[in-house]
Amino acid sequence: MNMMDDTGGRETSATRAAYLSLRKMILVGDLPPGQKLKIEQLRAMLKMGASPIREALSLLTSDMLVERIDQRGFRAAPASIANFEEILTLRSALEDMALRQSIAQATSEWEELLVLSHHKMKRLAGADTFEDAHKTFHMTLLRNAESPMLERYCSQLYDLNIRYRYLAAGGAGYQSRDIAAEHEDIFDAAVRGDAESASAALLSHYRLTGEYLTTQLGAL
Amino acid sequence: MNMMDDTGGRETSATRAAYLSLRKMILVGDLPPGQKLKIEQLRAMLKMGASPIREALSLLTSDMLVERIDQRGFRAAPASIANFEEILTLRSALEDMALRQSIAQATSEWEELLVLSHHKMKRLAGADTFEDAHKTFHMTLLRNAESPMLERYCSQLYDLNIRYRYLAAGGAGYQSRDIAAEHEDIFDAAVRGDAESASAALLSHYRLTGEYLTTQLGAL
DNA sequence: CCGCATAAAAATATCGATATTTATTGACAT
DNA sequence: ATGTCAATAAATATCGATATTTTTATGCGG
Repeated sequence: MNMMDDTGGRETSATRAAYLSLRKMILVGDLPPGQKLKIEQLRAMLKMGASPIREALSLLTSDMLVERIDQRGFRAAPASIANFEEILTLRSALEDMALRQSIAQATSEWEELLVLSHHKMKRLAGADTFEDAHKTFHMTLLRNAESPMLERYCSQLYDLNIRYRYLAAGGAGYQSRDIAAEHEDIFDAAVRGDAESASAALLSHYRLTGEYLTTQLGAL
Repeated sequence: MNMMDDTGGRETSATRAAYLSLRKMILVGDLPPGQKLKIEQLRAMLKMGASPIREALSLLTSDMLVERIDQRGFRAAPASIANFEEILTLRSALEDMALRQSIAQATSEWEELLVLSHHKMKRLAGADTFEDAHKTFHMTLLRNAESPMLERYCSQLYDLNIRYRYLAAGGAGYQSRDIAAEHEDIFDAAVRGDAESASAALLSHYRLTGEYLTTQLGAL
């Protein structure tokens, strides 16, 4: 009874399916910060046994999206302004490092990837797949650093950051500034090979987003 | 049949016990890089069911000590010179950041912790508990940055680094330079509040260790 | 002798059932 | 009321047994 091996929308293992679902739910706030994640409850929700769920939760620990307390189960990672600012600081430092390295080792291949990802992001403005394209663009900027661990950290921090975006946006997702122009600045400087400007533009991009979000985060 | 609640050498849950055992085994090289970690095999070795082992392995993923490939099990993280150098670079950057922040926010409380941890480390030179004291000293240097995530990253990188130390030391653990003096330099500058010197001493400490290890790592 | 399909073996992933532990409730004495 | 203790309920952690998948071994034309 082969399940028609769908290479497209596959859910190979139950663990992976649970991992992806839970991750998304935590990122977008369906599972709010600090919430207890009871196995039974999730078991019912995801229609699978306890094992894959426990395993998925354990894996989500890596991403700092889930906390595990021995003998006391799992909970969605807590959120706070201090934590948000920590993420912002670390992200700025690490992405700065990665971006400079990327540019220092620039190749035409990489430039092409960059052009492509930037184009796709622009084209998807407004679409619900924009978020993915946006992350891809940012990660492409860093990918050329050829530093897998650094890349992983940055990816992690990116996700943690957009989590706060969802938390802040009680609905109002619009911002007054021109995000597209900011991306353009980073992009232009990067393909131009101007590390200094690219880094400055990137950091300013993050600082602005950070300030905006901080004001929105009255709660917590 | 209460197991006399040993607050000292407790092994609360099987998962935790497995986590600690496996972690240690990977760090010291009992489970060499790239080695397939078969559940049955570990199950026999640790005398417990498969569930806690799987969970421990999933948790070790966070520490980048274990890799998980969907449907294909777990393996000890691979090792390479490139990876070692990446660790060194990241570690230098992150610890530099943390140390400067620590010093910038210095309190007498922190200084006392520093004095204490430094003293303990010196006293334990040669003992088998030295490694722990050494890590405590280094982490105490950074703890005052009050940045949990940064601390976590540094701790991770520290562990990954000493793993390479074990890998390099086919037995010859001795080095010609005066490690104690290097620690003294870092320590002195830190309590003096001299961030510039402290950072320089720390980075030099890592650079030297790095160079030493790189030469030793002919294999891989 | 070399692929290539296929059968057999091994290992992973997952389930359902329990044992253990933690959290909750309610009675009782202070 | 309040704090303690036992009894109960709930949840976690763990086991042993299968189903699934991957890997290894086997045999058979080309």
